[in-house]
Amino acid sequence: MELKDFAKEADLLRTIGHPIRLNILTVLLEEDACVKNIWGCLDIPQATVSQHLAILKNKGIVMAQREGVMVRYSVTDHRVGKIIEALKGKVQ
Amino acid sequence: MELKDFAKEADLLRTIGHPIRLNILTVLLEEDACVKNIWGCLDIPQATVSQHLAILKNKGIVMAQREGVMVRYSVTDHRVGKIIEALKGKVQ
DNA sequence: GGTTTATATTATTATATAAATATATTAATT
DNA sequence: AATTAATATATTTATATAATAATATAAACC
Repeated sequence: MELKDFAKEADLLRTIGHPIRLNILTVLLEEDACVKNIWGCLDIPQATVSQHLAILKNKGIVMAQREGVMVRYSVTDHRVGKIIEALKGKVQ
Repeated sequence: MELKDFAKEADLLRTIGHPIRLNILTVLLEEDACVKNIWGCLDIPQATVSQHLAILKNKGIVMAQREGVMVRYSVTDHRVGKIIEALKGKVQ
């Protein structure tokens, strides 16, 4: 067994491993949304939502498309859905 | 959509989201091992391996059983295998 | 009981991440 | 062009995590 370079995988896990980001991603996995949607339905300050979305976007986990005044966000990394699904499993 | 408490899930992801810990877990998922095994096959300093195993143990992700001079480690959280499996998928 | 092997702990230092608040940008509307 | 709505960025302060090195414990064997 060789030491593998799990740098990117570790980075993905640490990036999505934040309570607010998991909430945001759960919303986005159901359907694309803009900052106001997320902010409204999760009751998190707008700046906080934008900050976390910026982090997710920089890591290539979500993408943003401007549509007039709004910016539509969607999940681009397909592993995220699987990981969140796996999290729901029982521990033992 | 309500704000869910993803504290524990986030904690799990952040804990396993470290290159060395992903390597250690990958080894342990193949078969249980003691510190020396891991240290030997991954070529990581002993103290580093012990430290990371301690972190994983404190979070309940692995367990330790002493067997004479050795301590046998094994993965107890079944979600870990699924998550590592999910990580192997293509991004797009 | 001393030595070796296996593992654990502690301390130090550096770096990364967090939340909160305030302010800035961008596009549509009047 | 001024206003409003939507989103982004910057700053500050606090806290968490990392790697490394040194040292400590615990069991087995002579």
